[in-house]
Amino acid sequence: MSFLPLIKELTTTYQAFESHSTKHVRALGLTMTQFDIVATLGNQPPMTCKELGEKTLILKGTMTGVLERLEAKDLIERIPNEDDGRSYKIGLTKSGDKLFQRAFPEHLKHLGKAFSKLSNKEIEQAVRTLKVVRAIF
Amino acid sequence: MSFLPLIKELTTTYQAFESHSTKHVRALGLTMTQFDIVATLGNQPPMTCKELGEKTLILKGTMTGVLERLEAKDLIERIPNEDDGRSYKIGLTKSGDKLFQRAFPEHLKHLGKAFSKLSNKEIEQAVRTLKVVRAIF
DNA sequence: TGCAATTAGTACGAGTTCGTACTAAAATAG
DNA sequence: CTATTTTAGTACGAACTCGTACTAATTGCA
Repeated sequence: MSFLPLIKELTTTYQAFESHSTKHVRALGLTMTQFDIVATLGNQPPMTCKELGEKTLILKGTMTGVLERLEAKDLIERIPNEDDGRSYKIGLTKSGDKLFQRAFPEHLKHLGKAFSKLSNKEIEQAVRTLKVVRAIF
Repeated sequence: MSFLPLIKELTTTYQAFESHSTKHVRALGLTMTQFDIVATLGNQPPMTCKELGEKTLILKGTMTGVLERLEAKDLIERIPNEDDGRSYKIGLTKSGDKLFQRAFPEHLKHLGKAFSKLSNKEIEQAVRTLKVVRAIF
């Protein structure tokens, strides 16, 4: 049973990070999932739904709705895929790119402010430790 | 920017745990949220919606629907609160308790199997490290 | 070449999460 | 003791997540 505190701490820590991150993203007018998509497409050539799903861990069933809403906001556009008639390539529109160029560095800065309280040594230690924990699953 | 690997690792590790845990709970016929409620009520005197929310971090707006579904499955019941006419006390029904007595130890065993790959020393180290990270938010 | 199996994306329903608004009961202030 | 404020829970809408089923295009095999 000695692992229960670890579960609790892992959950609490992740939720604290998630909440910190979410608050800032919502202030930009996006949900976390929408930001995830925009950040993944930023400074990248257009990619398919499938590629987007692999990079963001959003399932294709979820993806449809998220892309619809981003398209409605004119942040992304679908380009027919010449190589494969079944799929589209998805890229940022001009205003999507504009949002990305503004929001992404801003979000990194927001996160960096919190993480600056950790030394490089502490960060490295945390990464090493988490890798050990992840390996058990 | 040296903190990006930490974010990635924290997210990945949490998701790996979540996925491992969820798979088992769903096999019991419950969602994670429903299991959370049942586990919180197990071996405890009935409590109000508010108390449940504080212990599980489920917001009251979410709670209504979750409790409805658990009530429909006859796993929980609402008892009028004598001390406060605005609220109910919520407790496990007989079949809810039966499920708890079976499912909870089983779930701990399932988790324990993964965590047994870690030494006590590693677990303590991980808890210490996560506490440092959590403290920055 | 022609049909089967795979793959990309959509459709849809149940469940969750969040935020805001609302109702009713209780606590508090004057 | 009444009026205001706080509190408990519900109602409801938007968005996300998952799972399953479906359509259309492509690939692979025979």
